[in-house]
Amino acid sequence: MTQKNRSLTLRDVSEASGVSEMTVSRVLRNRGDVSATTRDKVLTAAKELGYVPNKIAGALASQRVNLVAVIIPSLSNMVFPEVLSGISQVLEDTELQPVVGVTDYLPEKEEKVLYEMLSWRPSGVIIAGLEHTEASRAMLHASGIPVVEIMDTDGEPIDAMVGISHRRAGREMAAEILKAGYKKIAFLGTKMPLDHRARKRFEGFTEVLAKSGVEVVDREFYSGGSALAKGREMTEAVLERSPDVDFIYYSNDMIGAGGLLYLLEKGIDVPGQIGLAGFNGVELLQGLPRQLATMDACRREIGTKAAEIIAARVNDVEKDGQITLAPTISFGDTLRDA
Amino acid sequence: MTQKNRSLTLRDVSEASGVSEMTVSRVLRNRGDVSATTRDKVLTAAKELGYVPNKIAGALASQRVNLVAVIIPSLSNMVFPEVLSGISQVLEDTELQPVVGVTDYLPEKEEKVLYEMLSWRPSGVIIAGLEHTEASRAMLHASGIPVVEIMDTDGEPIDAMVGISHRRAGREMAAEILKAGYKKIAFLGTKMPLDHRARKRFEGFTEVLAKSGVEVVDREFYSGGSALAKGREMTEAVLERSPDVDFIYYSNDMIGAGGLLYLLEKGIDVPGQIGLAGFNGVELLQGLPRQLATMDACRREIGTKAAEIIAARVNDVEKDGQITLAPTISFGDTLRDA
DNA sequence: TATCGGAATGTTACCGCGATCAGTCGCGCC
DNA sequence: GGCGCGACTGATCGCGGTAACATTCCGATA
Repeated sequence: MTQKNRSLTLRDVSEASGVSEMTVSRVLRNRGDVSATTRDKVLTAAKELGYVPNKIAGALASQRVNLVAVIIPSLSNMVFPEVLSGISQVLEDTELQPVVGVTDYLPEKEEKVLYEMLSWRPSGVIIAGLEHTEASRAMLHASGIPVVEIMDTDGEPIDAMVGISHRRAGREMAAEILKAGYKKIAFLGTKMPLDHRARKRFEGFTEVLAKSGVEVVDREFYSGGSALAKGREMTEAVLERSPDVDFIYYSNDMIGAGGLLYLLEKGIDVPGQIGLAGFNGVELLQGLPRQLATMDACRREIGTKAAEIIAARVNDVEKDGQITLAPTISFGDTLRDA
Repeated sequence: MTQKNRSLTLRDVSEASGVSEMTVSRVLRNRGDVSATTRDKVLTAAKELGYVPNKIAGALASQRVNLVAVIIPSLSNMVFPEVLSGISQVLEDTELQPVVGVTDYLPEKEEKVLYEMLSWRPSGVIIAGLEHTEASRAMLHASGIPVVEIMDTDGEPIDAMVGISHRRAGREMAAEILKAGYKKIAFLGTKMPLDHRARKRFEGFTEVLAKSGVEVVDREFYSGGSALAKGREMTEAVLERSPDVDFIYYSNDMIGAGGLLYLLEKGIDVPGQIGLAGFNGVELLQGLPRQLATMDACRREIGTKAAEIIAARVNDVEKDGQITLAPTISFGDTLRDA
């Protein structure tokens, strides 16, 4: 209750309870044998003083830092909070704790964030994507701790990886669209230089179309702003430019939802006149007037699997480190189910 | 490049560059005078080895931990990532770094998270809400570091606070609704026992209605699930139960959007037959067919102001610590502008 | 009664770094 | 030529804990 300035230490508790610092340490960590009476004495004293252990010192002394660095591009994407929640859920049962760093999709910022994180000597790293700067890769290698790259499995991991193949996701969606008989297909998405997963989906998508002699008739890219509004605007732009479009593939559900709302408003027959599909399977879609066709990215599961790998490796348990999950397509109401 | 297991220390760099550890430390922190030649030698050696400083040790030695604990209820609410981005933006220009903890709206979890955070001896705490357990308040007091409670200013802060008055937000919205001539008003929101801010808005809302002799004719609460879908369902339920409702006040924009979509679909005249309003001013709304009336919660600004207070206090600059921001109402297209 | 063993507690030596203080060295000035 | 000074570099100590080892104490056992 009484507090000056200087924060409490084990010594304070030890003096207050009349035992050695070591014993206090043992009590507070539930380690080693301590008699019930001294345990009580110590706990009472600690509580009375309001003592909070100093993990900085503890970590230095024990050479153990139970933190897992989680490095993701953004928090406003919804996708990542879901991954995070998968991670937290699994780590909750261990003594590990996630610490989040955000890169804003910028490789240099990723490098900086990674450096910061590693300087706290975490027990493991979970990082989004397979594309990193040379320096980042070097740091991860040199760190000597378990590294799980998540979201994407189209590439060579540094250590472990958990995700889906976005190329394949693009291919599968393309195949379904063709099967349903659509021919004039447009693609709307984010500006892709740094969004590798969107790029890979696009590549897979066009690859399959090409095999059938189909080419994307129009495309449009955005960055920033309200995704829902952007989806609306871009859809409008595309329809104006290419009125004969009969399918629009969106690189994420949010812009897809915007497009869907726009088309419904215009009284366009979906999926008769124009079919639509997005990507991610976000919860939001459930409230839309019509279910957007989409493909689930297994976000939560990616989080749990990644956390499980870290947890296992930290305990020196070997564990399969290359997990490719299979996203499932959901036709919803905007893609004719062939 | 070569790495065994044991992580590098200042000593490794010092040996590699032929100077003392102290000098290496100075170089890496840009502190004190070091000749250009030794500086280069050291930097080269450090880079070659891939040395990453150990902040654990650094923090212990210097008694300075440049972390700011940010404790929020949820990451999936969109509101909080926005606050976070305000915080990050300001802290980016300082040497402070935010670290996020999530409480899931549970007081006990908040207590636990807070304890964890404080055990890292952060330089400051930014925590959502004014309601905390006794133990949490005690810890915050005892910590002796700057504490900023954010989001809400209806109550007594432990130290500093930045936010809006949710009571007043509720009152103002009620006043506008009455002014516009609506009479049969319903309220839809989250189950409130733990969402104090939603509760306060509701209290302010009913208070003003009561003064005009109006009572909420119907209400409905939800928890979990897709907010958009819930908004839809609840709106349907209310209309069925109380067909004469002429206004619905939603405790957040997401369910409001769900309701709006539902009503438009049913061909109901909004805002003629039924008016709608939400709360938060989320970006999402911009993509809707019609702009939902809402009230901006100043989320980003709350983040920046809170971070500024922490930054100032950390540098022993006194700074006004009780900031009440004024949310602005936006009528959109769903509330007759009287 | 002397010996032994385990439970309970204490002592010592760091962990990796930074604050502090103590040099060393070359140079200009009186 | 001696002195002082500033620029640079190094040695020592301790931050607050924990690991590992040492010690004490007590009852059980031979």
